[in-house]
Amino acid sequence: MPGSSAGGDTAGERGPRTRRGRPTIKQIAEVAGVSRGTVDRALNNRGDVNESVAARIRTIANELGYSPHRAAKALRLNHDPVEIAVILPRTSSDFFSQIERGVADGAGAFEDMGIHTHVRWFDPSREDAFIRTLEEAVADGCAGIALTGPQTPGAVASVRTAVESGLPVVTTNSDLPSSGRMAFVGQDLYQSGVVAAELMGKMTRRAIRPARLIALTGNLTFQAHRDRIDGFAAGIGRWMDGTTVEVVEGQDRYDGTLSALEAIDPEGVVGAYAATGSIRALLEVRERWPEPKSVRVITNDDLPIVREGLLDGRIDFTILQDASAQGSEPVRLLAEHLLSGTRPANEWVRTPVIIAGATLLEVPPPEA
Amino acid sequence: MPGSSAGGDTAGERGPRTRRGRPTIKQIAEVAGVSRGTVDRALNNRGDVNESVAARIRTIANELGYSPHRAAKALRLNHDPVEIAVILPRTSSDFFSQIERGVADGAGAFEDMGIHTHVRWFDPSREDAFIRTLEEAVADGCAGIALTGPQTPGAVASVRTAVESGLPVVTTNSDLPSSGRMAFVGQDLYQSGVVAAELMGKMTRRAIRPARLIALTGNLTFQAHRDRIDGFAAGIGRWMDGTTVEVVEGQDRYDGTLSALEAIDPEGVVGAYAATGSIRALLEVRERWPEPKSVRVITNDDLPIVREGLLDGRIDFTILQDASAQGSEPVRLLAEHLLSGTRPANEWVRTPVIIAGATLLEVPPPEA
DNA sequence: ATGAAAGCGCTAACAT
DNA sequence: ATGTTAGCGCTTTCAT
Repeated sequence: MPGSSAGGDTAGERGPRTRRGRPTIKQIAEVAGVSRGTVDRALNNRGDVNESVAARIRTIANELGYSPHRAAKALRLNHDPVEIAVILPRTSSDFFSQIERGVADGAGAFEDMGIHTHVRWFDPSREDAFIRTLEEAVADGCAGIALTGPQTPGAVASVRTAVESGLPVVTTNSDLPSSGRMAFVGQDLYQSGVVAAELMGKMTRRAIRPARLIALTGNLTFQAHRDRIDGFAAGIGRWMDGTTVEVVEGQDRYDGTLSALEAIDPEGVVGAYAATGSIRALLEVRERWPEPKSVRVITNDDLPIVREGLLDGRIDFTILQDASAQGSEPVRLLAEHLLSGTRPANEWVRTPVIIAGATLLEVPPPEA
Repeated sequence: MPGSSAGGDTAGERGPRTRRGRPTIKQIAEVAGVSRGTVDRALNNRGDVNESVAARIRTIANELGYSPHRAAKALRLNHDPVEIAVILPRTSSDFFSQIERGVADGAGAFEDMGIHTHVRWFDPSREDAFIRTLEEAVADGCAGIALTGPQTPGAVASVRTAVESGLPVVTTNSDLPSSGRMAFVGQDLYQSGVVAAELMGKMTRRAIRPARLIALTGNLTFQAHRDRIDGFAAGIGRWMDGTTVEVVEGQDRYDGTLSALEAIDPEGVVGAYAATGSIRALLEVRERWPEPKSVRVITNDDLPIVREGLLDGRIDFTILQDASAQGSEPVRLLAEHLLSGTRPANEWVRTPVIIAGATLLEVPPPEA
């Protein structure tokens, strides 16, 4: 049986080139003429190893194409398990609970690998809650962090501090670009706007031209709000002639949205895209327009008001993010990094832009 | 050191309830007063163990809530690795190459777990090619099988034989329901038809009633073809009044589709849904209708002709399956089963119904 | 039928 | 600075 594993004797011989399968630390040690312990220290920068020896070891490891064996590392980790901290804002919508379920999904695969996951919530309305939570996680000795943090200089700075102390950090849902994080997992908001535009365009094609479209958002000074609107405008420009897009800023509040929309002349409006903002206000105002039924509505996310609107036909489609992936992917990336030292090929791991209509309602809400 | 693992002494003491972390085989052995080897044999039905002892061991394992440690099992598997066979039809479209890429993705996570994956292709036009490929895989000693097979009694029978010999089998993309397979990974075709109907309905809303819709398919005697059409008809019934759906069977061939469509009176046709069948024929016939531009078109899958049509506007939307998931999920399910003995909670693992428009084209084709 | 021991690859504690 | 050893949980000879 030439396939059998040949564990025992062989005293080193067994043919010169019989490098069996994946190279191991033991093999590197043999080639370098040092002990396994030294190889381990060299390859993992644990210090206490002569630099020239370390360099030689690294060279050999490279030539052999060494990469650590995840199962072995995992089994060893089981010794004293390690924690991945997940830091999320406690918002009123349940979007982040969906992400939390994704986290649990992703974490399951690594429980037995000695990698545990711990979700820590912070109150986004309190100034430094995020920073404190982050510092707590670091102080508790976590081995990696996935987070959704506020876009403030303070937050960026503390993430940077964590990164510089050697911790792998992955942002999810919204990014902190200059924080040094290893990766960002989230949707391309511009693209989601383009998709909304294509839907809107193809739904309103038979309308009389020139036609008008409303794009509702919170506040264009926020880049994230801008992106969807920009994508929508660009998409409409590409898909339709004789159609104008009017942007309405509602500051994400019900009354602000209401008054801003009431100021609009409904004549010729064939559709409204709620990038962000009060969907309830939009639906109410639309009801008072002369021909509500002929105004198509596209929203974002899977909120109760959206399901309600999809059900009774006031909303046509909603654009979703893959919340589950935004929970599981960061955990996966961090765990893989801890086990094999790998980094994602792209810093930005895009989650899909999902078009959902009323058929969404036939599927039970997230995770049934 | 109360934390240290206490291999030797302790003679049972160390405080009565100090069951550290997850129960291990060693613990079960201690409690049962037998050796680890015996526990292993009992728990894995390897024979050579007194039935009464085995029963007691199983009871204890249950009480302790034992489940095997995946990292440890993986490390051991590394000893003599194990193979998952993936059996796919070699068709002309590249749909199954997309699945193949998904397989590679899924397999990556288990390479280091001593679980390798090997894709075997068969020629779907040859009568018993599938069965032969399956038997080869079994003869080669694979430890689990993911497959897409033909819906023939012979195929079902040989899958059943493999299952009965103790091999875990997962079907993907299309199911073999009564084959005894552990799970099926694939789309809900009926639901995909409903989604197509919702899109079609919302795109043609402003058309004059009564309006007519064409639903193109291959052959209604195939359940898979039927499902999409049924979903489409049901969805149209739900979303639109005064609209009729006419089913056209094109036998999935270009000329058959062409002549069947040419027999149709185009008057009042506002949309066409190509569930299956020759999309090229549909687009050609539509071009000769009096008002091509006012006939909305929805197709399935991501084929070259579909991309072409989306780009120049002859096709509005296409409904996709998540090919990548149909490759990676079966592998994941089988690998998890081999490592921890788990089975999926649901026999049917549904892959999402994805609505894609021209924006799809901005994203590079599968796996760039 | 059962027990004992070795080993998968890696790492931390303990020598030297 | 480097080597040695034990052990993570499981399986598999090889004894008994």
